[in-house]
Amino acid sequence: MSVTDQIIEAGQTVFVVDDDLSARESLCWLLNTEDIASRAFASAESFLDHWNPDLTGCITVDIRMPGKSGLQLQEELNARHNLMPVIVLTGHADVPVAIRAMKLGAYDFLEKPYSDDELLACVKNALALSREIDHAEIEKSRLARALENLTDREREVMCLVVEGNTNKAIGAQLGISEKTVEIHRARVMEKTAARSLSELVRICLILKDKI
Amino acid sequence: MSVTDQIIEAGQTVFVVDDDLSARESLCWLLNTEDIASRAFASAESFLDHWNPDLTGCITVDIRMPGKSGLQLQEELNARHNLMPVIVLTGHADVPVAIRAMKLGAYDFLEKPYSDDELLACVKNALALSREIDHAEIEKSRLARALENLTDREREVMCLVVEGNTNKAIGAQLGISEKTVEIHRARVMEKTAARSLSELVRICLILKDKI
DNA sequence: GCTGACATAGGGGTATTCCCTTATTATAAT
DNA sequence: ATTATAATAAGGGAATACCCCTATGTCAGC
Repeated sequence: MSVTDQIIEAGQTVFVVDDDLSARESLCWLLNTEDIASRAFASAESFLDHWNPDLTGCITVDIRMPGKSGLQLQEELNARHNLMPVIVLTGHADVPVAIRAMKLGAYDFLEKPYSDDELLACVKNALALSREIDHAEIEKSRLARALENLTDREREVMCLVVEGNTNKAIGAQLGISEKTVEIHRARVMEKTAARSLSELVRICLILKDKI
Repeated sequence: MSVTDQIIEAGQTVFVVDDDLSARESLCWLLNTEDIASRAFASAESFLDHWNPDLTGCITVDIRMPGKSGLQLQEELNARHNLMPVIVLTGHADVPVAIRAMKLGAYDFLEKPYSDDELLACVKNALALSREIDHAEIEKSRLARALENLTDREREVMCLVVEGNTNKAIGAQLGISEKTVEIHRARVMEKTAARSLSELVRICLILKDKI
């Protein structure tokens, strides 16, 4: 299967950030020939105004732009926990800038002039990655919503259950009866839709940073 | 805490790979002034001969060398699943090479001439990272050894237990009695030293790629 | 004052796990 | 041949988990 056979997911968009009008136009035109949706922005600031956590796809940025540079845009996107891959496209690159861009998490770094094939392959790979990230993220937020519906006590009991404690031990530790622990535990299983202890442990490991 | 206060772990060594003798000597001397052990190699090949999975520390490589280049060394180290951070040091860098080095997983990329402070900070951070990687890896291999002692049947039962099945369901699925499942399950807990189901689930998730 | 959500707890029953013992069969190593 | 290991199975009992029911007290919001 060649890279051009990859499926572009509905909703995926390439966000083109470049101060040069002709660069934006030619890039969007190229993407359009491959049925890839795109949207152009003339500055980092205008893209940041449009950005929100639910966007899906990838981003191409030029480094040298009036106002915020491409690197500053990367920094701001990282601060906002952006999940879309960022492809840096630039005609005026030196090594330190390229390294900084990569250390800021750039998905790839292409120097102008690049070939159409090179860019399309890069974008399609980035979109494929974005799709994977999105699927993982959707699952994660679904689980996170479930955990938010837990009461404080339920969350407390859940943590102790996942650590391997028995209901008796949890009751003793919290100073409540084993019966009450049973009830909280049942509610946790119900609210998280976990069908077994193993599933609950996996859920807690996936969301360990959010509990 | 400044970067110079970081603890260098016993056994950690900086492996200096550079075809230029004076570059090797000056780098090793600099590291020595900071009580960092180092070992020099004049070529990628000679370092690869010395390399083994148990080395700990970090690696500095020059790009342009007779024989295998620094990038080819990175590729070979990746193929061997090297865990030590690789710092690329070079005087003849262009953007494509820098990007390739970073995409090959370089920890950092410094252009000659670099300042002593810059290099030392980079090396010390790399050593700190190496220490973390090593600790995680030691734990992982300890668990992996435990799993290798399991019989095929025990491993099979373990997977079904971790998936959330009851002994009864596992017995039905494997066509054996619930009693036998009980025994395999008990042996799994004993051999893995897991004190609860939650712990077993965590062990399996850590080693999910090795089962 | 009433309602709803939450935490608390007990009775009673069933399912499941966990731990002890004993026992047979097959296979591989010595 | 003998020994060791692995897989199989059963009986019995204690501990635990899971499910049904009822019930009380608190506290926030209407």
